[in-house]
Amino acid sequence: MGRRKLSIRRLQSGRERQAKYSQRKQGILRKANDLAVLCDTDVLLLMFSPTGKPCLTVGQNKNLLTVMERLASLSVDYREERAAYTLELLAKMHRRLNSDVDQKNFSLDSNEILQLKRSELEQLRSQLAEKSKAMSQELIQRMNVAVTLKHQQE
Amino acid sequence: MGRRKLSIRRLQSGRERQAKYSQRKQGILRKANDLAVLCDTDVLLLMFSPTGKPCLTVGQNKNLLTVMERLASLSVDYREERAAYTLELLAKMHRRLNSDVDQKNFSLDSNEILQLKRSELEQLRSQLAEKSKAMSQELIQRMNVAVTLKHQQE
DNA sequence: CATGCTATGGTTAGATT
DNA sequence: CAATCTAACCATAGCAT
Repeated sequence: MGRRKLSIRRLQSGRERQAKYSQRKQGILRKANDLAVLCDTDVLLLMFSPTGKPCLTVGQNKNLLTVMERLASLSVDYREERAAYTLELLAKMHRRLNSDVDQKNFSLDSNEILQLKRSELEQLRSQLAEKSKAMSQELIQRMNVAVTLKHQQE
Repeated sequence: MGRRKLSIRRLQSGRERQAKYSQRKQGILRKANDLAVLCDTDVLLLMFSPTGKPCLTVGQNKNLLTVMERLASLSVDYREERAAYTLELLAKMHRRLNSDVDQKNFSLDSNEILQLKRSELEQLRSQLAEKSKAMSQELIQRMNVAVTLKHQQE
């Protein structure tokens, strides 16, 4: 797209990388936005400049968590399956914490049937119990931090 | 970039949207990848087709959580700060869960696989749900305590 | 360094199969 | 419809400032 073809490999100098990033960032942003509008879809684009500055855009009037939860809720058939599934769990817990609503809704997706040996199920259960305990402790700690931060902001 | 200029607005028919999505998805994917390679940066692109199928790519050899955690770790100065913070929480919890699962090596001998009955899964899930609920309540209580304490200090 | 300039190569809208 | 084709349109590499 320029005077000459540029082979796609890591640019040598940090300065070149920063310059190229600046040049191309706008282009990708526009493309992502165009796609979101034209196709009425959720698009999430997150990039970090070589200097570490993040650039986050989410199509339409969505936000980061909305889109991540959408990914999480899709359950099992895609690549990031396990992460997504775990995120679903966590996201739901998060929502409970924040809104105190959203009852059971741990609906079972038939695609999502776990194939475990019976003997492992019990193990899993006790693990889950232990994990829950550990998680709640960490969560409590972190929520305290969150509360502190919130106070500092205000 | 075609025979005529296309104005950027939601396409009328679902069919058009799907077609356009297919056309443009590849282009954006390439751009995102090019940027990641050229500038040696983290790039995360998540889009959903009009039919709901997700497409997730992360530049280089990173993964979703790595990049999200990077965003989260930046904390305070950027727009999505609070969401990022929440995700940090979620991501860390996720790592704990995930590492456990991996350690446990749930790889399944196909001969011995038992497909869990739905009722058993429901049971497990309701246990989880209860756990979650109890945790939430405790957390909410503790948060209130924390807030109160904080107030008293001030 | 960041911005502006164009020749050039890349992308894609609409048509065709 | 999905895949391919091609004329237009766009983005940008290398410079200049």
